Amino acid sequence: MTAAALLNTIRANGLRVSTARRCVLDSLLAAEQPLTAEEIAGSGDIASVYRNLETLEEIGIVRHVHLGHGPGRYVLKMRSGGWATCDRCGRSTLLNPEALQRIRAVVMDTAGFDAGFGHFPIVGTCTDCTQA
Amino acid sequence: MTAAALLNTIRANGLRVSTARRCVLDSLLAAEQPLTAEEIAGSGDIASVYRNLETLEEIGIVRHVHLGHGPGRYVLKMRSGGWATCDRCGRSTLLNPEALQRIRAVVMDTAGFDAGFGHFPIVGTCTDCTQA
DNA sequence: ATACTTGCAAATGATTTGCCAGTGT
DNA sequence: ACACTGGCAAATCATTTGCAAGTAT
Repeated sequence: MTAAALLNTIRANGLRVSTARRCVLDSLLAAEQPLTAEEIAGSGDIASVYRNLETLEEIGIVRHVHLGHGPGRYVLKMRSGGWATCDRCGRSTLLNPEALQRIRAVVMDTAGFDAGFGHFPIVGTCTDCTQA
Repeated sequence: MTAAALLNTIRANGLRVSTARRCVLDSLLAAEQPLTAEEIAGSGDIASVYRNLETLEEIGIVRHVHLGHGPGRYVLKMRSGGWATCDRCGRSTLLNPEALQRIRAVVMDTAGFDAGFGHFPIVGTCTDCTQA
C-alpha cells in the first residue's frame, strides 16, 4: 500500500484530492507515531483537519485511537493494529501480530468477545517500568 | 466493604464528610453501571462533583473509566474490575475474575505487560452481536 | 476557630457546525 | 459549470480553576 494507492482510494470513493487532504495524508505518512489533530494541522485550519480525518476514517484509510488521556490521535490504518500503552512511561507500541493473535484467542475463549485493541490500547505496566 | 466503611476511609484520610461528598457516594452506591459526572450531579453543582470524584479517586474509593466515546464515567472501586465493551450494542460488562486472570496471563506472556482493563475496556463484538 | 468545601462564574481544551467563498474534476 | 472543500468564526461538550461565602470538625 503506497501513498499513490491512498489517493486512488480517495478518488474511488468520489472524493477529491485537495491540498488540505494531501497535507493530512502527508503528515500521517511522515509520522512514526499516531498524531493529534493539532499536530497534523500545524499552523493550518484545524476544523478542516478534523473534517478530513473523519472523511478518511469513513473510507477506511485512517484510524482514530485513544492511547491515554489527552486528545485523540490518528494513524494510517495500514500502519495500525493492536496497541499497548504503558501507564508509567506513557509509551505506546504496536503489539506484534503473533502476540495479538494469541491475546485475541484467549479473549474470545474466555469472554466471547471478538476484540482488536485498535481503538483503546491494552493499558498496563511495561517490562522496563516493572523492573525499574 | 459497606457504605459506612467508605465514610471511615474519607475521615481516615483527613477529609470531611460533607453533604456534597455524601451525595456523590450515594449516587455511586445506587448505580448499577458507571455514571457520568453529569448523571451524578443531577441538578446540583457539577464542578463540585468533579472535584469530589477526583478526591475520592485519590484515596482509592472511586475509579475513573472510559467505556466508549462520550464523557468519562465513575464507579466505586470495590465494584470495578476488568471491563469489556461491545462496539455494536454498546453494552459494558465486568469480566469475570477467571476470564480476567487468563487474559492478564497471556498479555503478560506475549507482550510483557501487566494489564488490568480497569481504565479502558476490552473493545470488541460480543457474542450476541456476532451471531446477529 | 479554622481549615476544608461548596457553589457560582469564568477559563480551558477538544471537537463540531454554519456559512460562504474557493477549487478540483 | 457544479458539487465538493476550505477557512474563519462561533457553538458545543467535557472538565478545570479562581474566589468569596459556607460548614464540618
